[in-house]
Amino acid sequence: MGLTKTEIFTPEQNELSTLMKAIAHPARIAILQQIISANACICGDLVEELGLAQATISQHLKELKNAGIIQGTIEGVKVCYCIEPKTWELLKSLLDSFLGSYKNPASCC
Amino acid sequence: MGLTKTEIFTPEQNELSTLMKAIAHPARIAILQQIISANACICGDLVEELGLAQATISQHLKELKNAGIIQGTIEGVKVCYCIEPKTWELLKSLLDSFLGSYKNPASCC
DNA sequence: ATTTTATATCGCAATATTACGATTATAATA
DNA sequence: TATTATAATCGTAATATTGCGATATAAAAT
Repeated sequence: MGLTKTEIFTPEQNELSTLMKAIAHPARIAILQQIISANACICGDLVEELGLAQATISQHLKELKNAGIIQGTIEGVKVCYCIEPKTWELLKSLLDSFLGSYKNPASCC
Repeated sequence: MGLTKTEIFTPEQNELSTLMKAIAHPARIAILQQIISANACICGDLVEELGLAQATISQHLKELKNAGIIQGTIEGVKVCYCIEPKTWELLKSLLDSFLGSYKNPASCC
């Protein structure tokens, strides 16, 4: 096996898990934090900021882009990455309703 | 390689990614939703609810338990699972500050 | 046109994840 | 005590992820 059974779950469950999976890596969290704190966007500074090889950073950026979380614009030789607002909002609302669906229980097991 | 370089990241980045990773699977999202909607807790009903083998469900439950997201109590032959409020709150606040750190930009690339 | 700079992709090795059947452990029941 | 019900663990196969060196691509500068 080794293959997630996507068919048996709802689109929402699959979508949320895909988005979370894209973020659920310390390097990608660090990349996103950098992109956010650099306000507008950055490029290959990430390779220096984090201690990872250029190929590795590029691969992580690709995954974030595939998930629709970031967006890259070519600026001459460099590529400028920034957050994709729509996906970010989507993730926020999906997570909000998921995490918010749990109300501290009166009693449990 | 194939081994995440945990050392080069902050504890927060590692913690958040660990928690998200534990949740970032449609089966585990479904399991958590079941646990939440069953209000108190459930046990092996999950095997019937979702269309996965008993061993698979048990493994997912173990991962959620290892991450500290759920808690299991033995009740005779059955085991009752429920949300671990502290971890849930932690995740909520970590995600809140992470997702909230991005403010829709005036301009980007 | 050649060189330089920045980024993407390829190919690979190590490790992790996913799913499941089979088996084991444990507690309740007969 | 033997049986039954429930859940955990073992072992295994298939696939995915992580990280990197090497190479390719593309735009800018010389």
